[in-house]
Amino acid sequence: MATRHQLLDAAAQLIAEVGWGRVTTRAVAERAGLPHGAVSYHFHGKQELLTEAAMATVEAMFPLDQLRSVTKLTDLIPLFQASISTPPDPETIDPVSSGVLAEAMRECGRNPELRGRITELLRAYRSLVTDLVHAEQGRGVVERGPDATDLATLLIAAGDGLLLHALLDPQLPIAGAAEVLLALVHT
Amino acid sequence: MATRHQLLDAAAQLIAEVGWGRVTTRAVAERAGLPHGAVSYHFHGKQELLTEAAMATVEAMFPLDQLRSVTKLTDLIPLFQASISTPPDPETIDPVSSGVLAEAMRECGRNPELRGRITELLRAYRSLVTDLVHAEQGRGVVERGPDATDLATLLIAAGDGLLLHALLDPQLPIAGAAEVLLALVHT
Amino acid sequence: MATRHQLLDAAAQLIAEVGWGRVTTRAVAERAGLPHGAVSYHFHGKQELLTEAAMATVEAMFPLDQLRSVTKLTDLIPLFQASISTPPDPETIDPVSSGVLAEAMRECGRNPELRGRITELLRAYRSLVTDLVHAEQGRGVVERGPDATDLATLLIAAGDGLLLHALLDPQLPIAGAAEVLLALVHT
Amino acid sequence: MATRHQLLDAAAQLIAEVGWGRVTTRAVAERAGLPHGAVSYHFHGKQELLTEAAMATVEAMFPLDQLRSVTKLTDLIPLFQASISTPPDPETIDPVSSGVLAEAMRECGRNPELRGRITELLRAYRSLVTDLVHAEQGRGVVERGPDATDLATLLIAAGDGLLLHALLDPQLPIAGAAEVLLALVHT
DNA sequence: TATGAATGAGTTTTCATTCAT
DNA sequence: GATGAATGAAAACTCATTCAT
Repeated sequence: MATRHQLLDAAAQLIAEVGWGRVTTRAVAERAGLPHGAVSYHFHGKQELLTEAAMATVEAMFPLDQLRSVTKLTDLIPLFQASISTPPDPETIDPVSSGVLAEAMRECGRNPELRGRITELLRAYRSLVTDLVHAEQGRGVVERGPDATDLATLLIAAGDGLLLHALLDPQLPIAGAAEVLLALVHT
Repeated sequence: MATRHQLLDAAAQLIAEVGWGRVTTRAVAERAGLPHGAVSYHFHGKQELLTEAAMATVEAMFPLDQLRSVTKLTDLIPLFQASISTPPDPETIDPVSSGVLAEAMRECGRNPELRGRITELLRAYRSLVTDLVHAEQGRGVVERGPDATDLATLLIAAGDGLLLHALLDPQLPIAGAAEVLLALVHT
Repeated sequence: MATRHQLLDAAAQLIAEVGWGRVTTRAVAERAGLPHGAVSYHFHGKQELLTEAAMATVEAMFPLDQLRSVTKLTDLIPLFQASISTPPDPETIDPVSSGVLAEAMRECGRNPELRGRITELLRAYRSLVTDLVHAEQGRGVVERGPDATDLATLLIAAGDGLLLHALLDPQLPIAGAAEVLLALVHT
Repeated sequence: MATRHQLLDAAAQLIAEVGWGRVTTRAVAERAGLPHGAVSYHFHGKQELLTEAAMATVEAMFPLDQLRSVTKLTDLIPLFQASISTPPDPETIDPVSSGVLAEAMRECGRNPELRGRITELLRAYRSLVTDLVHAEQGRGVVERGPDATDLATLLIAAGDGLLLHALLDPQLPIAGAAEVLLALVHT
């Protein structure tokens, strides 16, 4: 249903713009160019609308299917970058997806449904990266000292942290920091 | 003014608990055990109350004065840990301070006053850590390859990222990841 | 929309009764026998509600359409009387319409929207009366000495002034004064 | 007491500026450059403060003592003009005194104390003008046809009406209309 | 299936008044 | 005599949800 999709899109934009707790159903309908009644008609309530919108956005940021075919740690970068950048320029961070991610991570503590789905997704992602690190350590490309799980946790957390800081201070150059991390990790 | 302080405390707790956009002045007053009118009397409005509460909390997390006396990179860890952990157990992350930090970082995009104060604080912190990294590189304790600014940016972002993930999934062991980061950085 | 109309009616009554600045949306809703939310639903805010209510009342007091068919100055009297009196008795001044007029004239200084609409209406009315005076002077029915514009201004201002005084002191006999004015004007 | 006087002055200004119903005690104290507590200390409540302020202003507009020495109707004009104009330019209408008069006349309907004092003042004024008209009619200066009381009522009401219209539309030339009235009245 | 008018609970803010100092 | 911190009642406004059409 196109209507449903338009509402989810509008809701994701507004979560990023005004913050989860201040999104109103009226604003979502208006942004989507749809009548206000459409929200209640397609979703059980505001909570459901926002949860679905956030999950759709976050899932697009961690495309597990595509990640499964990655074999080199450095190949993660372009994939992740593509999912958080605005199409024409891969250097610009898309404020909607990164904003929704940050909002959703905070919202987890209050919304069990969302929490379950987000942590499940992140665990799958962490496990995938752990396997990747393990393989690269086996090949001698990545430092063998650190535990693969800890390293994967670090890589993901550092990525999110850089994202958050870039969102806060757009002038902050984070590309250098990301490269430093990869250089440190590789032998 | 004890009243003002009680309101700031209650507001910080609620920002972490329910999220910036859903804190109500009524709830703040109730939590502080004060009449509702006290909020309007002591603050110009909700925005001011929340901004002051968030800044007081975040400033306590980055105690620049104490940081100036630090000379070794590893000495940062206990200081940071102390500022974000609940007093009895330094291993537990205080959900209030870390929650407020996460909320404030998101709120920056909509609140210029907050944005100015937070970015100023983080820039001072980043500059301080950069100097520390530089000194440690001179002493040969830290890898000389990476640019000191990028390394400092990475360290802070990784710290915040780990904090955020720990907040999201309390069972996630982040201590190991933090140690891995330091081990990679040191020669 | 019957609801909207009921609110406008109730608002006009309350403007006259308690004064513009002390009308509350709650009281308007209650007077109209409607829920409180109806006010915000049908109007953008209190200001808009009161402005619309006042304009509807004042426009009914100066029925320009009907005035255009008037040819004799004395025919103005019954028309004006009809628009400000309570239906059964044409001698009694309706406290609502005259009260709203007085309140609206005062409010103009603080409400540019209202000011524009009221002054436009009064200018149209003044111009219409000026034409009428001019015609009557040509016919020799009205004193030819005074300037038609000044005379029209005087007639209207005197009418409003008598209205205001009658409102203040209901026992004051103003009918005699009104007749005196017309007698002086006519040759 | 100078303090009391300063409060009355400030209150009169604010009545004219924001309207009777929207004057706040805080604003009065601030305008007077006095502490907020001074209001409660010098007056029994807001109602008393505003009533006293309005009466002091209105009484200054109708200086009965000076009026008693007037013998010619035309001598009323400069006296009235002086009491409602701003000192340097007798042509400009003082928005404070005329605004307070208009507000007070409307407020009478809700404030019995004020109503008593205002109607008493206006009746005294009307009686004085009636006597004046009677004398002038005896001297043959004023048209003998109309009843003196009705003529006095008309004169006062027309004056107030012109004042009100000038307040509403400052560009409206009312001097001509006033002269026309006097010309009509005189033989 | 789809709409938008209607509702009322809940939010922020204002403010006269009280009262301890 | 004088002050201003404190209070709570009441105001305007927002908004998710319901429901008749």
